[in-house]
Amino acid sequence: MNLELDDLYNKFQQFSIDLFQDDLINWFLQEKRSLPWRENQDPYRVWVSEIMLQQTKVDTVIPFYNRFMERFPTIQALAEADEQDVLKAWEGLGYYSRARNLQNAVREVATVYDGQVPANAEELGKLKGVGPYTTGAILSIAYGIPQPAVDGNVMRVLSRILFITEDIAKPKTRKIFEAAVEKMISQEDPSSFNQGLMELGALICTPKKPACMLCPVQEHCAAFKQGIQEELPIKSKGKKQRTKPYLSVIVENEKGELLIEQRPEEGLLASLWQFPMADATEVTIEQLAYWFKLEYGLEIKVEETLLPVRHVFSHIIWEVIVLRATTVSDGEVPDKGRFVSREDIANYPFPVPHQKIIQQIHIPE
DNA sequence: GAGCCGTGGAT
DNA sequence: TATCCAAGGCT
Repeated sequence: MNLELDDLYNKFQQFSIDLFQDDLINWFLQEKRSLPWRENQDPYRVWVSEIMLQQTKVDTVIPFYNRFMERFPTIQALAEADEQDVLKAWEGLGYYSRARNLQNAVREVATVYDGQVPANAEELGKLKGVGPYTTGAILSIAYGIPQPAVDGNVMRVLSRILFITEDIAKPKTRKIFEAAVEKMISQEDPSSFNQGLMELGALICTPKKPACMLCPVQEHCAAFKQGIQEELPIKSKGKKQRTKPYLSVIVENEKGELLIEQRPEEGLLASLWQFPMADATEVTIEQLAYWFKLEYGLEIKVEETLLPVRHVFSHIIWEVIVLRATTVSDGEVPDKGRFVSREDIANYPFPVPHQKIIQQIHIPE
């Protein structure tokens, strides 16, 4: 690490940090987008935005953010909310542990810190869902404290400007960029510096075809000088997704209600709701009614096969064959899950693949 | 440290 | 269609 740090610091021999700061910050103040979380520096508003923006594009976040802040305007409001309501507000945004971790952390701030978001890295970084990036982002943006906030944008931008060739897919590489930012960050306006790096990455210094001709820090960029900006950053490939086949069954009782169940509290799509789903490598369509009797304690009659649903996650692909079934006896209560009217289904948080299924069952009326 | 954890848009 | 990816964190 010392060798790597020496190598890093050598890069600053011919580099004017002061001029770089000025060019970056002046550009940011001039060109920054008007975004809902930039209305003020309320630490709670900054916090929520940073969580939502994790691995998620600005355009996707904006409507979710506006609805969320209307629904949960303050730390107090979110702390007192029902977790299912928070998940419902997060429905469709993905990475649902972010929502549960956020509420968990907000409750801790409400009780332990008297509702004040900690203004130091030690306490802030211990909160659920607040890692190294989010810690630095909140401290710099909400409190003006000079701390690095290294995300994918920052690593891409600085890999080009400083010609850093470490593999940004490796976790330890982030430390090199944090060391670089610690050396480069403006003490006067760390907020604009950090946001400027990210804004530059989003608008100019993009992964493909960066707009170097419009870049405010072009003259500081080592990669541009050599015309190799598109070769950076170095990033190793991830592994391909595995396909997992499922059978999902829409069970309708005599009242026209549908059976839904809550997923486990941990793992994929934790605590969200779904229709009963069987691993298709273990259960065939012919065995489905028998499997259902074992799992849910009810007799069903499979009526028809609906359209299959395919959904690509970041690491898995679901291939779901959807079937429609009816209960055989009236008024029985299942061992798991609950029967819910079609209208009430809208009150439960469903992941996107099951929203796709819901789309199908509303068409035949 | 590698794998897990969503989604929708761009290319 | 296939791939990549976007203001990461947790285990």
